[in-house]
Amino acid sequence: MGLTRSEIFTDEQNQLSTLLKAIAHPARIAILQRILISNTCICGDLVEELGLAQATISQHLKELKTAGIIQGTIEGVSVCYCINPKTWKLLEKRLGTFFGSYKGETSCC
Amino acid sequence: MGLTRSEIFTDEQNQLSTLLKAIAHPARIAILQRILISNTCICGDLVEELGLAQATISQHLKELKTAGIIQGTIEGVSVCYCINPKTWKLLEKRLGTFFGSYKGETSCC
DNA sequence: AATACTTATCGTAATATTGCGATATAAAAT
DNA sequence: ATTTTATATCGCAATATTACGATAAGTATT
Repeated sequence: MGLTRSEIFTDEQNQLSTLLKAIAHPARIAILQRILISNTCICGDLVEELGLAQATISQHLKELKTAGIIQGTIEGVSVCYCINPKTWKLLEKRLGTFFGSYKGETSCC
Repeated sequence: MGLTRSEIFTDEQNQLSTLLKAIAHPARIAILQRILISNTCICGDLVEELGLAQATISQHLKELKTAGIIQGTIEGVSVCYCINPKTWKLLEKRLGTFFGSYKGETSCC
């Protein structure tokens, strides 16, 4: 026990939940919002602006990167992060389908 | 440590992450998809269809309910669950804004 | 009232997440 | 080559999540 039983769900359900889990943390939402504003973002800026330890920020960035939501390029001594367009659009589309399939409040309990 | 530092984030960031966390599990995605299809859903059906123990399904339903994503009404001996329209639309809108604020792949790293 | 049926809650074990100090790694500047 | 600067990784403690058996609680039927 204590382990999500992924094998009983579809690949789509597992994928969607993995992507959502990567975003479902206030620090990671803040990081993404910061990237979305300036299109690009250097790790050090986040450490200053968010008020979390450098190790913590680095860990959150890694999670977003592992999930494929952002990508990082080494730029001299620092690392430049930005949105991974492919995953971003995929997730946007999946969520659109998911939320859009709600038929409204008819015959609800 | 080991505790999310909510106090350093905005209410919006905390709220969004809470809602996303509620959805970010394959079982809960499956539950929501099932509700979305038939507009309504009885707990017992989920137990049969998903292949998780009754206690586990009940716990997932509680999490979705606590987050305000679904609502349940007692219907005789069983409980009828459906989408909470208000939260659903709020989350849909917030996610739309979030994902829509991506400006595209220009000058990415 | 006793039984059947459905859902919720409790308790618990296994695993995952969060945060951070310390330290490693790697490139740039001196 | 040494020092500075920026990021990643390790190790750990605190907390959270996941799953489920057992059992409680509540309604319906007999």
